[in-house]
Amino acid sequence: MKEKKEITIYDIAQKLNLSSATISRALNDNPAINKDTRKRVQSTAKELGYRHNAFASSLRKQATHTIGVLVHELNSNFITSVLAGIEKVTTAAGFDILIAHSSESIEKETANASNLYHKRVDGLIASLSFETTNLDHFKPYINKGIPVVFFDRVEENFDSPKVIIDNYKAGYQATQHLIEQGCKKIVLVTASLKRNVYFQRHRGYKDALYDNSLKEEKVVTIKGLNEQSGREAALQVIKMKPLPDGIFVTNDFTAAVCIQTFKEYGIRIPEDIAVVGFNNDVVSKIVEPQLTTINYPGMEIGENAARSLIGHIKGDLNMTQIQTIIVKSELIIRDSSLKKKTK
Amino acid sequence: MKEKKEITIYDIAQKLNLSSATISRALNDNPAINKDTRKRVQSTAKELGYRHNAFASSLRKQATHTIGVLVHELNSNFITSVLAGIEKVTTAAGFDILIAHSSESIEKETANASNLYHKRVDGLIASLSFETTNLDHFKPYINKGIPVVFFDRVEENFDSPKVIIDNYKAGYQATQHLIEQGCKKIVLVTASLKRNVYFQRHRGYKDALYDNSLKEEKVVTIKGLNEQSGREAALQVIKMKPLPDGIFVTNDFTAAVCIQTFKEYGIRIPEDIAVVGFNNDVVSKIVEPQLTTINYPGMEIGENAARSLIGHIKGDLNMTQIQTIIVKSELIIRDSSLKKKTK
DNA sequence: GAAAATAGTGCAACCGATTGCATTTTTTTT
DNA sequence: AAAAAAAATGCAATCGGTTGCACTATTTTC
Repeated sequence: MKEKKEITIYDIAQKLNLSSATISRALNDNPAINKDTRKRVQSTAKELGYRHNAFASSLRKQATHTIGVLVHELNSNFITSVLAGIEKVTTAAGFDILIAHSSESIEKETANASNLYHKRVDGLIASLSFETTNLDHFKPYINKGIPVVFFDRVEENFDSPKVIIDNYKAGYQATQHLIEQGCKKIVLVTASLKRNVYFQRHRGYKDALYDNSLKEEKVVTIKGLNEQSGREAALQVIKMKPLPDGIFVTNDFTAAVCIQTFKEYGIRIPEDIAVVGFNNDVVSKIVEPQLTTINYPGMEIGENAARSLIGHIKGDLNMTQIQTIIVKSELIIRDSSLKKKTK
Repeated sequence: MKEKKEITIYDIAQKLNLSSATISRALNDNPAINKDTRKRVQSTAKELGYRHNAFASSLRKQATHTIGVLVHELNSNFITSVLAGIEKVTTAAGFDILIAHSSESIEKETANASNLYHKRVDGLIASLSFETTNLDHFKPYINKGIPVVFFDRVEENFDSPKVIIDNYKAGYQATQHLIEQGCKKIVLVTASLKRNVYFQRHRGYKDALYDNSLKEEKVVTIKGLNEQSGREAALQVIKMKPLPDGIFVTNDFTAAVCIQTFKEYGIRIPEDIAVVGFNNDVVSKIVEPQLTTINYPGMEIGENAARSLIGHIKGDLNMTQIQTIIVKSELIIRDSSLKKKTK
């Protein structure tokens, strides 16, 4: 009962006394085929339990109708929203997606890029790992004309479409907000400045300070987005003399860990230190006090990336003109930064 | 420069004056091929930029070396750990994985199951959505002899291997712990009792109460694992008269939202209400007070599920005998439940 | 009513890797 | 040095769907 023979178009053809070509066309709703024939074929297919053989099809058509998605991590709200956005668009367009994640490791990123390449995805959507600066592993795609769209973590001088937010502006806003709350010594806690997103947020931070005649502080760099890194960062801040009165943490989870650590040391939030995070992750509403943060609309990022990629795959000229899509982000003010109760 | 012709084994064959059969064997490290020839073929393949055509191969071999992973959601710590565990094992065994998530929707689950089936995965690892009780969408797999392994959210009377924890025991432990902390009125906040995991935890909860001569309270049921559901649950608890002195929430994020809501209403944790969660998610350490919870070892679940599945695919008899694997879980005590300071 | 246009189907050659079996080459045995 | 055994390679069919082109049947046009 298991191991039943697989039904093919030839079986359908035989049963209906038609050629396999007709079956193939009928199943693909080819208008050249008579409507009645089409109906008959499709119902017979269902009846026999036929399943389309994607290999045979891809082999012949030289296209997989599959899009690769290469992300740096899976375990964040932001990324899952992006995936949801991508899925929404790709599903509607009849593409399947293959998800791979690199755990912030350049080795895994390279391996995944290569793997998806060999799987012959029709296009790729990618967000780079922390330290990726060399994009050679995407060269095979470019050389073969397979479109690649980057989002969030991108390499700015690499000539591929990108979907991002204005990280500079977001960094500026976050810092400006802290300044407006009366902060004089604002420390930036961030991941590797090699990565565009952190680099730009840093620039925004610096310029906001400069424009308000405040001086820059030593940047605290974290190695990862896990709990331990967050704790280490917080401890570094605590050791500073004098204690900063504001910190801008470029990641909500890290910010939450910082707040928690500060509290353990008797530092009050926001009275002693005001905190602004980044991403509007779910933790930003769990931590106490709730975290002021930058809303990073993952769903829209994903939708735009997918739309752009599909446009490129289909050679849509409107799309191929666009190099960079900037999605709107915004500051969400909560208690962690509100020194001045504007109530 | 783009659109270069794809290199095939025939190109390599021609260049080396060999047959395509030899090339194919050489690339697959077939021992029948002379070692030197093998080396020559492999280096020529690299040189020419050959890439293996998985479609042609799968078409011929009738096997994809791909495993489908169907999860209810992506955005939890637990699930990403499971994925990491699966990935570890499958990668080592040379299988690729296809991830699909159903967002707790039975429709999407059905669609995904069907999609992965048509993609001809060699096996499937799945965790069911909230309300899935009808498993007909897995029938095609069973009928065709494609192994399916369930984890976490399973259907107990469905005859397929399962990897789970002892949810009954965990529920009992959590409740027993609250009782030991002096709680007399313990409320259970949980998702649909139709789902095995919640059903078993509920049983454990009930039995612990019974064994301690406490009476059962009305169960608060949440509709989803999002913030809003958590809030609604907390408000229901708050309305209870008298107020419970302990709650067992079968999901950490929901527990965190509850704690937060309680605090807004001036309810002290754990003094007024002691709280125990479930999963040991990262939020359990962010929320204040930190959450007592059940550690649910995702990585191990994933590894076991993958190992079991691959065993079934390969027809390994040791594996095909095993019906259910129960992985160890444990209670982690933190401040949210510690009424008695045992310091 | 014949010619032309249109609709509907079929033929057969792909796509590229795999593999049972046959054949050739090399090595070992006697 | 011939026979036997072992090693290396080749032949050719196969997996199943797609598609350019050819062909037949039906409609339309004049």
